[in-house]
Amino acid sequence: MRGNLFAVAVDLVVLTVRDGALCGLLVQRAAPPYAGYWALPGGFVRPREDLRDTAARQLAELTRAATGDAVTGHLEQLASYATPDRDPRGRVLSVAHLALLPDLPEPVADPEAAVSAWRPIDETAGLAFDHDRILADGVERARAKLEYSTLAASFCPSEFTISELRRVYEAVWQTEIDPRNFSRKVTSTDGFLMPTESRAAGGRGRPAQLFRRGPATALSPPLTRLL
Amino acid sequence: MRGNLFAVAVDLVVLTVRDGALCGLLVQRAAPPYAGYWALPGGFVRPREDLRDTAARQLAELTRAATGDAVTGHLEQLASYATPDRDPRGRVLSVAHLALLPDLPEPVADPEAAVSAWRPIDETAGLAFDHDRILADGVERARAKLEYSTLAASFCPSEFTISELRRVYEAVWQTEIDPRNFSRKVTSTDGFLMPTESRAAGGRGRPAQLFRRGPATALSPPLTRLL
DNA sequence: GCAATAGTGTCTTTTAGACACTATTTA
DNA sequence: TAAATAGTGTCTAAAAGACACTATTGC
Repeated sequence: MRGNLFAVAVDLVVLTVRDGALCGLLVQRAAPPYAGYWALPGGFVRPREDLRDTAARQLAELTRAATGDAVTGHLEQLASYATPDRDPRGRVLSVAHLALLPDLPEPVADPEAAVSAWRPIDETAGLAFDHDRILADGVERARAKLEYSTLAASFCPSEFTISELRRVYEAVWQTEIDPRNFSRKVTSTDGFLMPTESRAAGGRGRPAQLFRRGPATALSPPLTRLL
Repeated sequence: MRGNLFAVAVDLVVLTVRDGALCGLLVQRAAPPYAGYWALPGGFVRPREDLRDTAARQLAELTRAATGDAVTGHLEQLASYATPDRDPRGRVLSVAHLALLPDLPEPVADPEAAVSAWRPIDETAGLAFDHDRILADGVERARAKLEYSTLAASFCPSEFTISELRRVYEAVWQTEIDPRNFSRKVTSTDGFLMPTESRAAGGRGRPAQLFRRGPATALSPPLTRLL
């Protein structure tokens, strides 16, 4: 079958919200090409592995999350990149995936002793390969999807308050949202938020009610992002 | 670089609206595997070709459209498929692309003397490889995008009436839309429709005004699809 | 004339956006 | 007590949806 063979990699755009800023997970490359540069985490697809399995395996390595835990995150295919000279080693096609995670209490681990770090997405310029572009595409996908899906909850822990959810929107969109209108909107969307018995503790004001994610995936009508 | 090399193909989900039905472009395979089966048009990526160029080249071959013509269609990357045994010849990754075209006046050509045909999308079951799945993903992408983008105009010729545009929505969503409310909605969206001096001829009733696509790409607020 | 389609206007209901007010916590 | 955050209610403006009416064509 033709001689045009490709190495196929999966690169991950892993996003979270910490301290009110949308952050991406980066690793520092130890070996050439681009040794010393920051890059998206990723790796090659194994011989009998499907793309999604490759992405899930790499994500698990990065977070060292026991699979038994409640899965609050989100993983989806983003796009593929195969410009002829994007990798000096040869023809490499990268199938980028987008992962949205809650701010992890345990620090993100480095599977192969590589240095990894969360970086605010507006301080990520200068990545290896075409990873600036891939990261920008992932961020834009996330921004768009918050409008018409319940995906913002993927950035929250399994139980969260409406304020936490609102701060996710504010961080991803870099907007301010009226807390009262936001509350009305999300609580009136059927299946978005399931109330729990407990309330948040440790805050400064009145303790807020805690919610879990409901079964709804779509928001209609959508939340409008107005910058 | 590891021995896990892939052949990389681009498959096309080419959609149009004809006679009030959303149709996909299929080709009948001449050679094994799946000889005699209907499949999505596609082919392998050439040695120094980018993915989008492969898709555009194959689309041009299918339509024999002179590149000088006004580009009314739309082409975007859809998703990649690489399940280990999806192709019996070996490990093949397919980067599916989605193309939206107006109903072509000239018949769609067969570049390699292959039989090709437009088929209503609900009569396409039983395609080769995993093409049923890819086609379904493409149709779902198109349905979703009509809601919040001006992409419906890609299904129309360069000049079209509001009725033609409405019939695109009705065919893709399989809904009925009130012509008067639809007209109000699309004409009040800035940059969606640019009026021309001419009017449609040959219809049964009062001749309708012809429009061209405007520069707008997003619809906000979106058109709601209610089945 | 009639049937068919185009185009405009009007009314009602729903939703978004702005913002007042009360409730419950910590310091 | 004040400061901070949670939660509810109210008003207004915009948009959606239903539908009456006029306009212009072919037959």
